[in-house]
Amino acid sequence: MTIQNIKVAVDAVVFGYKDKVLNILLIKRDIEPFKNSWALPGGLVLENESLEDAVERELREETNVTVDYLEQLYSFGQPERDPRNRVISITYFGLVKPEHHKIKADTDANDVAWFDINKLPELAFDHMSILEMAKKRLRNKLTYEPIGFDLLADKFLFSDLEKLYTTILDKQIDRRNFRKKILSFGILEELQEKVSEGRGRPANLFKFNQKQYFKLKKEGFLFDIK
Amino acid sequence: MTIQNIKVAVDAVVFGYKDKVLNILLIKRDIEPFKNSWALPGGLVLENESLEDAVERELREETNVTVDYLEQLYSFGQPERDPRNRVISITYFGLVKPEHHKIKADTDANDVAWFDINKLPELAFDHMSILEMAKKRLRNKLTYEPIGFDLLADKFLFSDLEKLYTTILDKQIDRRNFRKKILSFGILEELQEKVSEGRGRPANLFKFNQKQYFKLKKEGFLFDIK
DNA sequence: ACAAAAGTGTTCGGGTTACACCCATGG
DNA sequence: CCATGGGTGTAACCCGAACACTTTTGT
Repeated sequence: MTIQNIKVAVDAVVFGYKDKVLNILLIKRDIEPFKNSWALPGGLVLENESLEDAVERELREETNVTVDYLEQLYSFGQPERDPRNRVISITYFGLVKPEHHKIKADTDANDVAWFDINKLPELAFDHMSILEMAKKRLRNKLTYEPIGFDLLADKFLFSDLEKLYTTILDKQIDRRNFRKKILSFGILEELQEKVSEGRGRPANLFKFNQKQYFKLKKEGFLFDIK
Repeated sequence: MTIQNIKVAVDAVVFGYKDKVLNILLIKRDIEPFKNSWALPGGLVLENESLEDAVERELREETNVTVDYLEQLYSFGQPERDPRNRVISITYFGLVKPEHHKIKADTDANDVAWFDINKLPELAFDHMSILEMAKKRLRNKLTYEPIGFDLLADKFLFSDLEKLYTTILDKQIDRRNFRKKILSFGILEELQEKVSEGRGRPANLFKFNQKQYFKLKKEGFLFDIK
């Protein structure tokens, strides 16, 4: 039996939502293999850091983005997934609020970018299948945990929330039932601020009350949007 | 930056269900660290095998068990989780039908055993938290995928299925509603065999029709037991 | 006054829940 | 004939789905 020599990397699928479009954060590789291809941000784990620390460090170094939500996605370990050495990748799933969409300074911003999820380039390695899994996780999780709020600004309109759901779940939602249901959860704070989005009646701003959600969750409440 | 030297292991939480009790498969370690402690089966991944292959190999070597269901659980990578070197563990979640409960030949069976989930010894490393996560996964998944059948014999009684659910979910179920609901799914085959379990009226045997389930699933059917 | 988006209430139906008695067998 | 577990139907209730008009603002 030979000595094991497998490298451990982390990669992150980071979603953002801006201008009614779901985006994903990519970097352009500047070394082989897949030089000049777009890829998920990530890299090798350092000897003494946790996996989460590694993801956050790589995101900071490569993109300057800090995520608002992060969870482990899946570990990919096919022997041939990296053409050179054996590298297993522990992948993470991240969400970023619009407030934190700013990526690296414009000077070298050409190697980091937000891509519309529907206009993606080819991706390096097996990153496309990682992304596919992340999309599934996002769609799924959106229905049973209030993670959508980590893609919206702190203060948001109900129509934003609704549009987020229809965009990501790719199906129509009855506005009245949706609002009724979400409000009945009692996890939103209705602010006394109105915003007029160009034309039409000005809309109320809302805020997600995370404390309240955790409290209700502990009591057995289940967030659930079909 | 030093060269990365992190070892990659796989570990498996394998559940069995026998005599109305949920069991888990453990091995007794024969080397340090944690020599003579009980631990999850697992070990280092070989250079050229996939993660799944590694789990299945370790299970075969250490326990002689082949699982009927296997999926990735989570990856644990805290730097201090192994007191010696840095080892990250990619953990798997497995289920075994009673037909396959046989473990290694009795000669060395003292280092492999099924443990009642409610009468566990101390476990090595962070294996107890891995197990906790696996229990959650089991409980959860039982409600939205028909994995319970991978813990039952091919032919089973309705009361077995019901008991499995009440045991693992730790709550009562109305027998009539449960039966009505599961039968309405149309994924069980009612066999024309009856079994008399000691006293009482003989009960009918059923079989899970996996093909039918996959077909229905493709058409949008959702398995769902509260 | 018109266009655009926000806000709101009621009805209907299907599915889940609650619930109790008879049946077939072994001892 | 008694104990044990197996098998079955109905009524009440609740929640989700469907559905349209009024309000507020900008132009």
